[in-house]
Amino acid sequence: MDAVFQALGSAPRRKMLDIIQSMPGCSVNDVCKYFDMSRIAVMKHLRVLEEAELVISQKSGRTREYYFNVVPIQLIHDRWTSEYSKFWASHVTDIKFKAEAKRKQRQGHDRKD
Amino acid sequence: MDAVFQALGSAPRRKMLDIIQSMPGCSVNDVCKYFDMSRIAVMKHLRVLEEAELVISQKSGRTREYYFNVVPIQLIHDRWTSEYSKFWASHVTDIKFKAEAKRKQRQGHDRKD
DNA sequence: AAAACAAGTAACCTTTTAGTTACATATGAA
DNA sequence: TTCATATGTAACTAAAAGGTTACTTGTTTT
Repeated sequence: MDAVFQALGSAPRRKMLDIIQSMPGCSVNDVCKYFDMSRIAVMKHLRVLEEAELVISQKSGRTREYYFNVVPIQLIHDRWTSEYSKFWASHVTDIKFKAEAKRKQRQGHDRKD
Repeated sequence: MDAVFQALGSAPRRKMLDIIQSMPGCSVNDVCKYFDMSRIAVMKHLRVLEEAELVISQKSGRTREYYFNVVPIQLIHDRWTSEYSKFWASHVTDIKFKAEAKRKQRQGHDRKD
């Protein structure tokens, strides 16, 4: 779980994921074309993505082919859908709370409650 | 987006989120009780969560109260639901691909294709 | 007013992350 | 077989993350 979130917590990596998703079987060099950093840096990012199982790869001749793997994102999506469903439901309550909190904060500038 | 994923990419922070979610209005010290690290470390984690807007807080007397904020998770959830919905649909295809990839890998141990 | 308490700030250390360059290995093509 | 290509590995650096202790500030309580 850590690995997936950590992998996704980087804009370049999310972009790589998008590229791989839209170009299944692409090589390291293919991915490199979209970035200003060195190939080694790209490879390291790809490794992070692969360790999080967000992509899978296989060697084919002298290139390595990358594929998007939906499973981890699916798992998180499913978990959120079930685990936080109470919050989806109580969304209105949350908005109400936030309005209340903001009101108190504003008042706090003038007097203590 | 980075901030949210990065914040979630740490088990202690996810645990803090759970604590705050189930104990709305809890203080720094309340959260500390569940961890072995120093209060300062906890405060730093809470700041990361707050900068990602996964929690919001307000000072009340000499304590600070923390509240869970569902909005960022909701946003990611919504984005995934729409953006990756094609993958939810093509899930079976993906499984088939992975089976194929694994088969090729296994064969690779014996001979080159 | 003084003590106790809760949070905040500063300075520091260690580990991890993100990048680099230089070199090595393996494959495909001429 | 030789050369170009694609990836892989090693060693290094700079910055960020995650933690610590010591000290400060502000608020209750006695």
